[in-house]
Order: sequence, then structure tokens, then C-alpha cells
Amino acid sequence: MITERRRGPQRSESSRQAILTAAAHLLIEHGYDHLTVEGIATEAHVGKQTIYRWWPSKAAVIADALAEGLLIPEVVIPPDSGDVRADLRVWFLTIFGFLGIPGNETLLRSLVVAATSNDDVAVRLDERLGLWQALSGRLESEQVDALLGGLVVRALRGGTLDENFAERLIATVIR
Amino acid sequence: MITERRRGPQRSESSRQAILTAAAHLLIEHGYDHLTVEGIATEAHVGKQTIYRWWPSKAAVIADALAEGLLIPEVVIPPDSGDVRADLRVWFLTIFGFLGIPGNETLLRSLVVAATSNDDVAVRLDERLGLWQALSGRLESEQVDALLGGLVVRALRGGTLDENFAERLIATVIR
Amino acid sequence: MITERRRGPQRSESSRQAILTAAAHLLIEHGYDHLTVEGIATEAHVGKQTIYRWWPSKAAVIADALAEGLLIPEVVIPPDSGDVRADLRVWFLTIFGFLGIPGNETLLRSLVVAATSNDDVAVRLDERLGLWQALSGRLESEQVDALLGGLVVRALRGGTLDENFAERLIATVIR
Amino acid sequence: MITERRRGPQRSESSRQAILTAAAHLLIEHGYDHLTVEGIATEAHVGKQTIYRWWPSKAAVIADALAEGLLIPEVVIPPDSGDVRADLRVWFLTIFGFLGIPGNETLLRSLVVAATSNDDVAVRLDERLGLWQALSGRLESEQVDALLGGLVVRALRGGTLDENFAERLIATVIR
DNA sequence: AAATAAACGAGACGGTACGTCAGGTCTTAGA
DNA sequence: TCTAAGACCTGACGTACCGTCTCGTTTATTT
Repeated sequence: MITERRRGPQRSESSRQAILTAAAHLLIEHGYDHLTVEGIATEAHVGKQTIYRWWPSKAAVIADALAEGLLIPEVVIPPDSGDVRADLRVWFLTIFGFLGIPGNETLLRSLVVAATSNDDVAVRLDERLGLWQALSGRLESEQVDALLGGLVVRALRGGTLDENFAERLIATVIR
Repeated sequence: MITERRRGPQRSESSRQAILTAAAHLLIEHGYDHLTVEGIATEAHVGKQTIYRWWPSKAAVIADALAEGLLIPEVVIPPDSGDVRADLRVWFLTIFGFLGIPGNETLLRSLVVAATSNDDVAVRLDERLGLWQALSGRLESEQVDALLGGLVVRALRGGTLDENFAERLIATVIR
Repeated sequence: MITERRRGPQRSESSRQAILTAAAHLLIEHGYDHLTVEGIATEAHVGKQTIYRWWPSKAAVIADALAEGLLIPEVVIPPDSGDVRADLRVWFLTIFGFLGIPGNETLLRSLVVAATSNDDVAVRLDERLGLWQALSGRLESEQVDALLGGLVVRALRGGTLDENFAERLIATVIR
Repeated sequence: MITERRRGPQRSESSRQAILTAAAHLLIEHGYDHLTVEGIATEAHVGKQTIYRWWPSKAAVIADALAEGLLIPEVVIPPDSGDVRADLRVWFLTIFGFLGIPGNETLLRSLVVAATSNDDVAVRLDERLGLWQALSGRLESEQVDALLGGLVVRALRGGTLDENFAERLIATVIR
């Protein structure tokens, strides 16, 4: 197979990385509103045009940063142990651990806003959370909606996210 | 007892109404981003300062517009018929009816973004949706979270919102 | 007569002065190209919009700075002594004195470029030079053209501007 | 004598021509400001670097375009008939003919701006106009300055350029 | 013939400035 | 003293070009 290569300079991988890293950092630090393309460009030591050349909007940059794992670490998707409730318990505790880190509640709000405004972000966020992959075929879609939605609503309301809540939410939705 | 009245003109009720109406109209028309204080002021034939004098942010204006019922009509909260599932079924269909109106999916996104960014909006939105009032004492909090979260996640994903989905979500969460 | 006054704040005279002063300074310092609206705004401690609100282009700002005498000092127009050649001799020497100051040859180039590109600047520059006022009615228009044009062409070519040249140019054109 | 030839391809004459032609066309069409190196490169189907490799600035490109006769056609310099005034009359009418073509007044402004900003352009423009060649040794330098300057000042002011004006300017300066 | 090197078209890069929009504050005249 | 109007400074938007640099190709001269 012939790899068709353009003539002329290739896209700079180092700039791409710098942009995504800067965007992730600024999102975590200052939130989605307050996130500016100029700020990203400055922090990444990059021209603004280099961002606009490759991404249509700052939301698209965030979507890529998500996909690269710069915002949410790889969620451990437990192997199918056969016991769905046990698998879910592990998943919830992982998420809770992440959300328990100071500042990450703000990050969650930013990501919800971004995902609500931009479908790409929504898709990447879903991938990151890994709930669908973990449960594909093992649960009905409305069960997944209820689990994920219940978690997010609880978190945004500032409710406590502990083992007890996980237990009760799982018990509510499964069976 | 003497009612202490300030000297000078009082707050103009007509301006207040004009501002809330304009804000609601512009939110529905153009979405939460693209909603600007200047735009509201212009549409309401009001000085910008008149907005800033009485509200700290555009989110606060939206919170008031919500409270006044300018964004979501009064949700019919069915009387406690004794049958929680039947009551929920009515509630879901009312909400689905509202979300089915063209443009209201965009409004939902705007409201989710606003509520995620601002607690006042979140509180007013909850009031409007009426789920908590309807079910206070009749369901566990994680059940309400699961129902509301499930609905919102489904709607934001663009999934179909019909009687069948309501039925299955209710069946999942209750019992 | 009733002076109809707008409601709201008036134009800030201090900002206007700061803008014109900054523009004059930057033009003298760096030349017409290299003169930027952003630079003027920064030096004048003024928002860019305040410039764009009142002037359509940087050329218009320069036209006003010229009119205010911030670029070329009041040219002494000698009273009509009856002897046109003597009056012209004084005028030329005044101009030569101005052009002899280091940096002012660059300023001349900037002004010629600005005047060539923008009619307002041309009119204000003419006013400042005062040749027309001084000689209205005493010379034919082609004589004035020849005197002014001859001076400018000579100056732009870098030719020496001294009493001798003035004498010869006057002798050429008058009589 | 050995012609020292580099190894590798020679400068492309077709690219050089395309660049000068494009520059001339764009200058005539859009004026000196609005003339961009990128625009020239695009119109000439040439890489930007090919321009920067051979010319230090866009002014230098214009100087070459002038020298090639792409902006001002060959001015017919009348043979020395012995009658300077008659020779000048012919020269003026030729120039007036050129300036009378619609769009060429704009071109004149562009050329004056370019010549004022860049000495090479000034030299090439002088060559093109041919006034100096025509009159070398027959007139004093201040006479040439007065003739050329008078013409340019008149033209830039938008004054009419006709036989009558030529006659009077010549009469003013010669004798 | 192979190796070498410069010129070419394309266009990505870090930047500067553009002209516009909006934010939140301040000022004025009128009610 | 509240209001409508709107000027002010600030800062971000998305675009246009700058002048430099980097590719992969083409072409002409050594070796």
C-alpha cells in the first residue's frame, strides 16, 4: 500500500501536543468559561492560527485532549467477572476516587458544559468514562442512562459520593 | 408600625419584566452562549446598568426568568394518586411533550449548561421540573437521581423520548 | 435657543487628546507604516474601540493630529509685505528650518504617504504648510503647484535645502 | 574567461515574469496598501519563498515591474528639437494621456507612495517618466523639480490635466 | 549513470495587527 | 435616586499577512 504524502511541511506533532496539554491544564485550572484560544496559544508557545488551522473551536480541542487522556486518566474497566453488580461497584469507586480529588468537581462541571454544547466532546467523554464499553450487552440502555445520569446529577448537586451511594444506586437500577 | 420607604423612585416593575422576557426570548432563540447582557438590554429597551444593578450575572437573570415561568411552563404535578408509577408516567409524558416542541431540545441544553454553571439556576430548574415536589417522601433520593439523570442523559444524547422509554425507565428504577 | 443635548456621557476630551498625542509621537518616532491603531491605543492608555468609535481609520487620526498642530508647528505666514519674493523667502527658510531638524525628513515622507492615501490628511497638511493662505490671490495656481511640488520633490530626493535653492526656485517660478 | 556556473537548476524566468506580472496587475487593481506578497504568490502560482529568495521586499518587486515597463509604458522622449518648450509640451501631453486612462490616477497614488517609501522605486519611476533623460543639460535642476513637482501636486489634488495647464506650467518655469 | 545541490510549489510555523463584540463600570440628563 | 443611553478600558474573537522554515520534486551540473 502506498502512503500518499503531501508535498511541503507536515503538521508539527510537538505543537499539537503542546496545544492539547495547555488546553487541558487551563481547563482544569480555570474552567470551561475562562478557557480562551488566546490563552491556550500563549501557554503552548504557539500562534493562534495554528490552533484555528486544525481545530474548528475550543470545544474540539477539548474533545481531542479528552481522547488523549489528558483530562481523565484511563478508567480501569474491570473484566467481565460475570457479576455485573460487582463490576459496577469497582467502576463507581474508581470514578468516585477521581471525583474526590480536589478541583475535579470543577472539572466535572466543565466537562458537562462542554459535552452539552458539543457532541464530539460528549462522545469522547463517554469513551473515557468507559461505562458503555464495560456494560455493552449486559444491561439495557435505560439502565445505563439511569446509572450514569444518577451519578452525574448527584455529583453536580454536591451530594456525597461514597460506597453507600454506589451500593444503593446499583441496587435501585439492577434488578 | 411605620413602613420605612426610601426616597426617590422605586424599582421599575416594567423594566424588570421587559428584561426577564427579553432574556427568555433570546435564550430560546439563540442559546446560552450567544446570550449577552447587551443583547438583553437592547431588546428590553433598558440600560445595561439597570440589569447590573439588580442581577449579579446573566445566569441570575435566567434563574429569575425560570422562576417566573418564562422558560418552562408550569409542570402539572399530578396529585398523589397513591400509585407512584402512574404519577411518574404522567409527569414523564408532560416533560416529553415539552421537549418534543421544536427548539426545546436546544433550550434544554442551554438550561443544563446554565444550571451546571450556576446553582441558583439549578435550584429554580429543579423547582420548575417539579419532580422533587411530586415525589418528596415517596421515593429514595437515589431513585429521583436515577429518574431525572436518566431522562436528561437520554435527551442530551438525542435518544427518542416516548411512552415506551418512560415505561422502561420507571420499571427499572421503581421496585 | 435650546441646546439639544444627548442623554448619557459625553465624549472624553482627555482621551481624544491622549490619542492624538500618542499618534503624533508614534508617527514621528516610527513612520506611517509601523504606525498601528493598537500601538496608539496602548500608548494613550485607551481602548481600541475608543479610537474606532470616533475615527474611521488611522489616517483620519493623523489628519486631526495635523489640524491640532501636533505634527507641524504653526508656520509663520509672513504678512503681505508687498514683495512676494521676500515673503516666499521667509516661508521657505521656515520650512527648511523645520525639515533640517533630524528625523523630520522621515516625518515628511510619512506625511506625503498619508496625504497621498487620504484626502483629509492632504487638506490638513495644506492648511499647516500655509502656502495657499499666504499667496491666495497673489500667484497663479500653477505657480503655487510648482513651488510646493518643487520643494517636495527636492526634499524627497534628498537634495540640499538651503537659501541658495530657495532663491533659485523662487527666481524660476516668479517672473 | 570561464563562466562560473552553479550546480543545479537556474532561476526560472517564467516564475520571474509571472511574479512581476501578478504584482503589476494587483497593484493596478487594488493599490499599494492591499498589495501583499501572499497575494502575488497565489496569483503567480508561485511559492512565497520564490519571491523572498530574489527580492527583499514587495517594494523591490514593484521597482522591477516598473523597470520592465509593466506599469508605465515606454514614454516617448522626443528628440531634442532645439525647442525645449515644444519638447516639454509633447512630454506633458503623453503623461496626461496616460493619467487620463481610468484607474491610472489610483496607480499614480500607489506609485508615489511606493516611491516615497523606497528609493529603488523612486529611481525606476524617474527612469520611466523620462523627464531627466529628456532634459539633461538643457534645464537647471530646480526647473525640473518645479515641472515634475508641479505636475504631481496638481494630479494628486485632482486638478484638471489639459493642454492649457501644461502650457501655463511650462511658461511659468521656462524663462 | 550516479551523486549532488539548488530552485521550485506548497504550505505549516510563531507572530503582529486587524476591526468587532461583549464584559462590567462610570457618567450624564431626564423623570 | 432610578432609568435609558451610551462612553470608557479591557480582553477575546476569528482573519489576514508577515517572513522563515521544511518538505518532496525537478533539473542541471559535477564526479
